[in-house]
Amino acid sequence: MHLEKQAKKILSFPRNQAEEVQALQDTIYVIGGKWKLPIINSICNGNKRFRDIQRSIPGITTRMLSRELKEMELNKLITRTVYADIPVSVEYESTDYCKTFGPIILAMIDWGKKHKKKITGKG
Amino acid sequence: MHLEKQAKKILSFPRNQAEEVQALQDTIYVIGGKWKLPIINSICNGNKRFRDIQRSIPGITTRMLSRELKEMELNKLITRTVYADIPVSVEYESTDYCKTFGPIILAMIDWGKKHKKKITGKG
DNA sequence: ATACCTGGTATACTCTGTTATACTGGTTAC
DNA sequence: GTAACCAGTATAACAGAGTATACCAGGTAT
Repeated sequence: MHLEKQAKKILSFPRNQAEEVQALQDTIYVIGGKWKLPIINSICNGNKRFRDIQRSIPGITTRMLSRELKEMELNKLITRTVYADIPVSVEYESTDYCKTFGPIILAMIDWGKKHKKKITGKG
Repeated sequence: MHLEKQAKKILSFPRNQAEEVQALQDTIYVIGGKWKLPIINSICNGNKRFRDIQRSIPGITTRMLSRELKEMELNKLITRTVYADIPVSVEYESTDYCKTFGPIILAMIDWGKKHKKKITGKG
């Protein structure tokens, strides 16, 4: 019983499983929270202006949007460009790095739609 | 200028974009937080026992695991079965519904691995 | 008898993500 | 002149996600 248990204990958690958990948690760390993915999605869909992005994400406050945009700029997910027009205009754009989240976002949108079908209509 | 602006305001946010944001936020609502996806991943990878799941997710406390498992059982993501062995044993298993998160988890693991390569080695 | 295993619960605390509300400073429209 | 738009900042407060630590009741191995 003892050796069996020890063997099981070691085998029950093979190396690549630990690696996968780590990778998963890294990703959650970067795009976690209520707003990051919606913001990425909005910008990738062509919204560039602060108020346009805000309007495209129901419920977000200027404070949260401002904070998240700053953090995402620091993390090189987006670029912020100020144009010296009159009045001054500001444009946010997604970087190539940001676009690597595409598959995740699509998978989540897909899940959300199916989930809704399941709940509301007959999926 | 005025009509143009109004038109832009309406057109800048087509129906399906709002739908996508909603779907995205629904998904985030269900699997959001630090631990749900790692737990789902662990159980889907064959871990059934409380302590095995806990060991497979570095850093999680018994309190958080207990809470999340309860919530996930309520939401029909997992089943909890008590076996009247001596001593009593408990097994958690993922439902088919839970397995629909597969594509999201895989996409996130994939992103996490590539992200690590980018940071550590030359990707 | 001592130490460790199982599957958790209890208590207390921190932290920060999130909300609410108001405000700034400049521009444009009516 | 007043109301609305832009791109935000300031301040305060809250709720709950997450942490830390200890503990319980049973069983098992030496």
